[in-house]
Amino acid sequence: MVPRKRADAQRNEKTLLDAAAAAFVASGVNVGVRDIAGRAGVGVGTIYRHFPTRADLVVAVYRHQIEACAEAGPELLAASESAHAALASWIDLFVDFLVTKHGLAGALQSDDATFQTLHGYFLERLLPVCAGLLEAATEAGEISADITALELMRGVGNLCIGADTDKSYDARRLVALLIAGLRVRPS
Amino acid sequence: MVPRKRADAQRNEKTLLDAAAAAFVASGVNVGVRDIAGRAGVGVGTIYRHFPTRADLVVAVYRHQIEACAEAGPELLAASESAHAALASWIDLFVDFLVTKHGLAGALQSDDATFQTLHGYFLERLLPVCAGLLEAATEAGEISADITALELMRGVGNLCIGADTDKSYDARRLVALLIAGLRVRPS
DNA sequence: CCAACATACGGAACGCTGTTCCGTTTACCA
DNA sequence: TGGTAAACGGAACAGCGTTCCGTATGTTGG
Repeated sequence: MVPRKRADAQRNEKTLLDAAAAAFVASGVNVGVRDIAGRAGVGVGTIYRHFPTRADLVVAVYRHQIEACAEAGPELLAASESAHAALASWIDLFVDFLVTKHGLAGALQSDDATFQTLHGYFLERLLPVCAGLLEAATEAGEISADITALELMRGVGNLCIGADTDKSYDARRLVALLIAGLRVRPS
Repeated sequence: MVPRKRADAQRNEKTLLDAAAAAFVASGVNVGVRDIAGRAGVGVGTIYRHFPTRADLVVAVYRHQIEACAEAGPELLAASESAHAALASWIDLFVDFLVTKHGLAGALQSDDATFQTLHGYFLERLLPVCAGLLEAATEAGEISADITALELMRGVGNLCIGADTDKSYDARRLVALLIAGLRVRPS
């Protein structure tokens, strides 16, 4: 069947994840591979063996947080007063995640082929959650319907770009404005 | 005084601007220098002599359009029914400019040191215009005041990122939502 | 018209990336 | 404990932006 992985390989994978996480915090998700390799005390070849693309490494580092964000969607919908409030809360979670990850928002929207997989993973995991919340809010008549979950997530992701390096730019406020613009006007 | 530039240098500068403009359209503002040099039929050294940084080249190529956008601000304010309408129209102009320039929006927000000058030029030229429109709309009581011109422009610029490569993403619609969110709610 | 001088040009060379590749080492198991 | 396959390290490669200098060319004073 599947032969168990060698012990040193398992160890190195964990070491690499830790090193990459530290490097991402220190220098952003675009940090050089030699930097990560140095932190982990391995050669660059070892990185590519475990994580063939940059996207694989990023996903591996942040998988838990992404999962947590995805699972929070239905929970918020069940616990919130209104669907719109649930949507707003969930977007808050998403924004919090993005702005604390140096350069991640930028990588997500990059048209670089290396990051297509990353973009794909985020969409696959989070888009259905966002779509569910959006649909609930639409059915409740709380927002105008002329936006797709994809556009909403792209817009929010875009607004988070650079929010970590420029303290005079508050992505949360702008995202809040966007969500406010979504809401149906009391006429 | 200032000795006149050599005739061939003048010719090359114009050739380079045309070649760069064509290359930007074809491959985005991050197109390789060798590509631009090839189109212009010059060596790469010639590019750096005329335009020491990438930002200088980009600004030179788009200067006219940026100026036009800047000058349109006061004109729109004078011609529009309301200050809010003028602001919306001006933002439309800005968005139109950005989304039609392959990768320019991304470069504007990039934290790459090469583009700091570019960012600076845009802000220097357009920020006062945006601030004027925003202030007029605020004084007219048409928008809530808790956003700065800088944040608004950054937000709008961010929303334009990637709008040229993904046809399922409509930056204009999202920007419109943002502007709508700015408006004071009829209570 | 023609030196001689300053200016500008071309592209090789450099340093820095990400990525690949292969000789060597290491863990596993019979 | 020896043999085998898996994994490792880092040199080597390719492709970028950038610099530099030997060569070519426009300009100008005699």
